[in-house]
Amino acid sequence: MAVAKAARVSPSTVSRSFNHPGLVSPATRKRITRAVEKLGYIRNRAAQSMHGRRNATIGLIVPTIDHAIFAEVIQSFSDSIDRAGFTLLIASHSYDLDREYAMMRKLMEHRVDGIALVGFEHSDASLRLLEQQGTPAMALWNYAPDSLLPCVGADNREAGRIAADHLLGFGHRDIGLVFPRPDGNDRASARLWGARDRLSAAGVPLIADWQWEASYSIAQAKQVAQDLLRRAHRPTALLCGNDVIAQGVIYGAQSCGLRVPEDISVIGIGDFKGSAEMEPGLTTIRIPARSIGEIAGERFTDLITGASEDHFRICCPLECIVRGTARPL
Amino acid sequence: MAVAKAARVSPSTVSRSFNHPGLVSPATRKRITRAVEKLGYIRNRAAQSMHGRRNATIGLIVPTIDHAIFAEVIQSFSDSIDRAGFTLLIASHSYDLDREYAMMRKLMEHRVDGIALVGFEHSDASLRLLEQQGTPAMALWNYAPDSLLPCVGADNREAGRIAADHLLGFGHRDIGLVFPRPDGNDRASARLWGARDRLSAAGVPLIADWQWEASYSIAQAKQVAQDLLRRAHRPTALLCGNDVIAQGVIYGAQSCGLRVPEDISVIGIGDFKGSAEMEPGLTTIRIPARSIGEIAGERFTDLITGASEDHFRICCPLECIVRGTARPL
DNA sequence: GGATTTTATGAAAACATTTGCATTACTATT
DNA sequence: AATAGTAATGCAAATGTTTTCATAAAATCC
Repeated sequence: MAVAKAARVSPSTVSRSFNHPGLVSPATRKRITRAVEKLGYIRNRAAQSMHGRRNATIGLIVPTIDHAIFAEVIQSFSDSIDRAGFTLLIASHSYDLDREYAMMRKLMEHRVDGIALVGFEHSDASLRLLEQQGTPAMALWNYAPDSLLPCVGADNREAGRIAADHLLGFGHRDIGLVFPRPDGNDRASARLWGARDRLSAAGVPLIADWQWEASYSIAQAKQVAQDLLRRAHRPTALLCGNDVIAQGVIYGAQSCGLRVPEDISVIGIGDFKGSAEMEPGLTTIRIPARSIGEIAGERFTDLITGASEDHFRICCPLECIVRGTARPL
Repeated sequence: MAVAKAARVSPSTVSRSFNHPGLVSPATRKRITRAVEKLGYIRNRAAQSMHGRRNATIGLIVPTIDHAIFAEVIQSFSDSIDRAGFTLLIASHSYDLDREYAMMRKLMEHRVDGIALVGFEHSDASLRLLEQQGTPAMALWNYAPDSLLPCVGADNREAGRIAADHLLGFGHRDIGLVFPRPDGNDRASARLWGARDRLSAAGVPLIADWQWEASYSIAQAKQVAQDLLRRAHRPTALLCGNDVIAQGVIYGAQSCGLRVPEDISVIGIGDFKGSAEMEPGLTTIRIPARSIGEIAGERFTDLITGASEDHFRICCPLECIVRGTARPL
């Protein structure tokens, strides 16, 4: 900080004038400010963090950035922590829990003030690492009343149930399920279990032949739909693990000459950007990504700065958005 | 580093064993490694960076994360620099150049090793700041043969031209243009100029009434399309500034009872995720987001580590993807 | 107007790491 | 066997900032 010492004060005073402006006289403060501007000084957060001081940096590890729903939550989380003066360090692991561990280490090398993860399913090593390093952590996107980590998210099991309910309410009994692979993805598996629960409870048999797998890609879902809809005996409704799959399924149906919802009903989960504007609009269970990101950012920065203490667990409400892709039998 | 000194060596040796493993004998190296594992030591990148040493951190400033096309390029850029051992610090400015400047300062406080920006349009203050701080910088997404910053991207003007060409080649003369606001967004404005150039060159008059503005949102584009298509005299083809707008426009047309491409042709720019799978598939100009991000990451890390010196300017080729939404008159 | 409190500032230690220089202990070379 | 050369390590200084403690100056009190 020899630089701003050109204001003829000691480094200590410069530091104070940044962090506790009240402690330095207006005159010197002005002199420092002028020197800072003149020299184009930018303070060094790295050097700060060496004193156990905060870095003003939060690490976020997501399965992938390149997916509508995560993009939305990343954006709002980023905006939210930005308001509290924090910057986002981001890493993705492509649904690979070992890579998640590696990313966590990487973020820790940068001494982030906290790490936000997606969901509850993490390797033991990761959890141990967090514990051992004492890094504040939270889970985004999922909610559970008894979660180990503080969390802000929705109840995915409930989402599956609501979707199933909606279809059942319309009198559907022949319901097919199209979901992403459940391993390493507790969102998908919770939704799947929720849906199955509700269907079983209603006495609807789960036909093994009507359970399909599609990853998070429109193309693959479209393919799956094309395969399944060409069969002789097909469901009257399709419950999809997320809106991307639902969109793919609808395109697949259309390309087979089937009309949605006249020939087949489709319901998604998520309410991603664009789902409302489709023709017909996608009936889906809305997961409020924007507010999840925003609330998570607020709560997490509060927790980090010590503004609040508690182990928060916040459940963001789901909503069944009735549009045009599902209709009564 | 008193911690790993439990391996009975000096801090210097530990540091060397991390950064120049060749300089320390295999025996001690092993001893150090064991101690590191036992104590769960994670090295402190912040402390490194205080020696003018690199941070292994790259800052990326995008207009928004929450947009298919940026999400894709962010993802591939992130993966690419990750391979070189770097981590991504991300910030977004919502198409506000003053906020971009603020974000740049924020990233500089963290002493990032380099800053990647989207496009060429930046405030003078931002450019001056980069210059003054000597931070390596690059432009993502755009290409220009004479760009100030090193760049990896596509020629957006050319994209507009190709799109116009495709429509002209199909015999269309009554062509409407739907674009995002061009200010602070040189991608959009370059495309718009490219398209207009080509249309003028072909002797097609630009009807003021057929130039519409829609931001990057399906909903708004849908609205615009609904308004314009209800008029008596309407174009036979719509050239859209990007695929999101094109998608919105198509939904808008469908909701007005018009069929695409029978009643109206639509062409987009970008080839975003999902454009291929629509029904009908969206005819568009493909901008190779994945390879832009990947190449940019490679070149930029090379430049930062000093592996290569040159002021790179890389033009990624565009491609006209002919699908089903545009057809000959 | 001296004693006491308050306010403003500086000096120095601390943080975790890197690096140039010095040192020690070997290994070749003659 | 002596010399030069090399390999492995340590010492100490340096990095930019914060913080504790000390000091100096000014303001307040009776």
